[in-house]
Amino acid sequence: MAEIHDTMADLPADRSLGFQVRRCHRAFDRALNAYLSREGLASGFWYFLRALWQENGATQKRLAQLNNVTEPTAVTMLRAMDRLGLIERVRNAEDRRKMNVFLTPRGEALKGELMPYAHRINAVAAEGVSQRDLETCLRVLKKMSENLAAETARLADEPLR
Amino acid sequence: MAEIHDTMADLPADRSLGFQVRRCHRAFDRALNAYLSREGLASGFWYFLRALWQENGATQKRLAQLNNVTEPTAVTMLRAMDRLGLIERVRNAEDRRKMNVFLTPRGEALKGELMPYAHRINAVAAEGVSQRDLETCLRVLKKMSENLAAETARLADEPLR
DNA sequence: ATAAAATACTTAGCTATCTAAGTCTGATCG
DNA sequence: CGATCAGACTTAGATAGCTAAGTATTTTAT
Repeated sequence: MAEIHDTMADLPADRSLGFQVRRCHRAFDRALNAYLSREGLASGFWYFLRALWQENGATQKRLAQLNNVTEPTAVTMLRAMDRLGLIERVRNAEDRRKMNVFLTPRGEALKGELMPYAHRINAVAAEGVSQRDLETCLRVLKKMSENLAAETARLADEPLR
Repeated sequence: MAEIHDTMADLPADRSLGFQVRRCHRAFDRALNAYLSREGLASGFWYFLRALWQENGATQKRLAQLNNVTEPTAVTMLRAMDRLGLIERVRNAEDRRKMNVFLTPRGEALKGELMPYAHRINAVAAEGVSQRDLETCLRVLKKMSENLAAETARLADEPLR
């Protein structure tokens, strides 16, 4: 009986995982923007820069995967970063379909300027929460992301009922 | 000593709250879109509809607050919903600055069609996670949202160092 | 009573994301 | 070898969010 629940019942925002994840996402994004805009940077760059600090020379496809965004999103972002001189994109000689992305010295240097912000934002967010609860939250978030990705893939295949 | 940490150290995506929250947000959003697009609806409508099912007649400002979006975002969204005949906006007679938003019969009826999706998405996301861990996750997400909102407000005031 | 401040909504314009469809390059198979 | 298939990137166009600045209305304070 405990497993049967009314699918028409209200799902108050307060109790909805989706709602709270969305709210928290925007809170992080606003904080990140508040810091980055001081450096004249858009928040979208952040995730690509971080990926490149870890894996300089990665292809665009790889960067899109690391960031969980689609390829067109990566293209737009990387082109903007190229224009600003943060990265360079070079056609791969062995496989001319591929485009490798390298940090410029300016892009490298930003690591020193921006990493402290990332640590600060994470620290502020985690204030007053036990290490144990943070670990639980991280684990649950990852599990939910995987569950939902599988469901979305299933829906895309399904013959539309 | 435990409290002192290197603010230049890497913060791998895997261990970053901000990254995982963002990733999970997009997973929820994609799943929601996969369902709503079958009904010919955009995912942005969902949050406003839910708020109205709870609080029909709310002002635009109130709806923006309930959804954690800015007023211009609410305006754009509500105008689109108006055009589609899901809501009606009526100027408040007592205070003519205010605009009250009411569901049309069509908007009301969508509750029956869409609530099951919301329950399904939450259920899929939560699969394989204990009730206890879900509660912890919800609590941590709310706490982080509050912490970050306070920080962002602080930054906005601060005289830019 | 009226000038100033605050409130609610709107407009304008930018950013980040998506899907669908197109181009070019490389891999496979008859 | 050549046709077809697959992969990586790009283009086009839509959606959803933001900030900054504008308009109309009400409240507050001299």
